[in-house]
Amino acid sequence: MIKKQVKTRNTIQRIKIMKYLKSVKTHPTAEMVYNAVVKEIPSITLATVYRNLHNLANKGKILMFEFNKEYHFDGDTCNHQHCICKKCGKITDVFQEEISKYALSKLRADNFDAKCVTIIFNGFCRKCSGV
Amino acid sequence: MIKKQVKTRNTIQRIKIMKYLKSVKTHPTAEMVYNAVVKEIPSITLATVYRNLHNLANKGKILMFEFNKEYHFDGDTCNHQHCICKKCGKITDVFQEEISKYALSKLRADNFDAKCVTIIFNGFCRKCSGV
DNA sequence: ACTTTAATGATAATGATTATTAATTAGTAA
DNA sequence: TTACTAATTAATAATCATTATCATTAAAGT
Ligand SMILES: [Mn+2]
Ligand SMILES: [Mn+2]
Ligand SMILES: [Zn+2]
Ligand SMILES: [Zn+2]
Repeated sequence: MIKKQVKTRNTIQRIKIMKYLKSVKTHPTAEMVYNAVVKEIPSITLATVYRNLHNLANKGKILMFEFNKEYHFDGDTCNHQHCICKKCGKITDVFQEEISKYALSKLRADNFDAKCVTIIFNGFCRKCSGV
Repeated sequence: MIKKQVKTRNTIQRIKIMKYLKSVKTHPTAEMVYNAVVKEIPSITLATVYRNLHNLANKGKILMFEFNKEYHFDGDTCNHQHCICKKCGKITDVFQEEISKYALSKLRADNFDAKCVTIIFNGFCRKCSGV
């Protein structure tokens, strides 16, 4: 029988990772986070970064989504949406709560208890749509 | 300089893969597609299945999305949305075009030319929400 | 200071996907 | 029908993001 962990610790690793995510407006991969944090904690490993990112995501402190076979993390947990360029992969934020609200309120799915919506606009960023 | 391929061939492998995806209402992974198709074409390999799935997705004949570190494929290219259970991972369809329409019409993102929206409802399926 | 156990660092392992390449074959034109 | 060309295949090796393992370290409560 496995007893689920209840206490978490505020290690400097976790704190730095969190701080970094809160400081940027991008949606970095685990490796990108590692590259930023390793400058402050040279001994940190990629595995530790992964461990903490999952930890934070499970606790709802950060967001996590998959794109191009990689996890991307988001320090902003406010209700918002994303645009992803089909060509260059650039990810940008959209803050239009009404869109998510509408989707959730209109959904009629008897056999599903929806907690939130993930909304991703697929298309082309300014730079790529000009080509 | 690489010249992009212009002609595609209707191999029995591609045809069977397509037929299979059109015949189911699930959202199988490449391996699941392989397991189904290999019954009819014993010599087919997983790599061929991957190649064709990407091919079909690029041509817009099928949909493709990532979930749990795996690609999932959808033979139904109609405008529709999905529900994914956070616990068991079950994926189900929602056919409410108005939700996607609303999202696309309301989006105001100057630097982005949106072509379509991916809408995923996250929550719990009947079976898992009862627990 | 002492204890408990979550977390780390180092490293090996995993597994889905992709790359390579010689052989095959769909599509087309003679 | 036959021949030609390039797309596609089967077999296989390689890639690489992510996880697992485990001995050691260090939060946090007493
Ligand atoms: Mn964001
Ligand atoms: Mn579907
Ligand atoms: Zn772009
Ligand atoms: Zn479920």
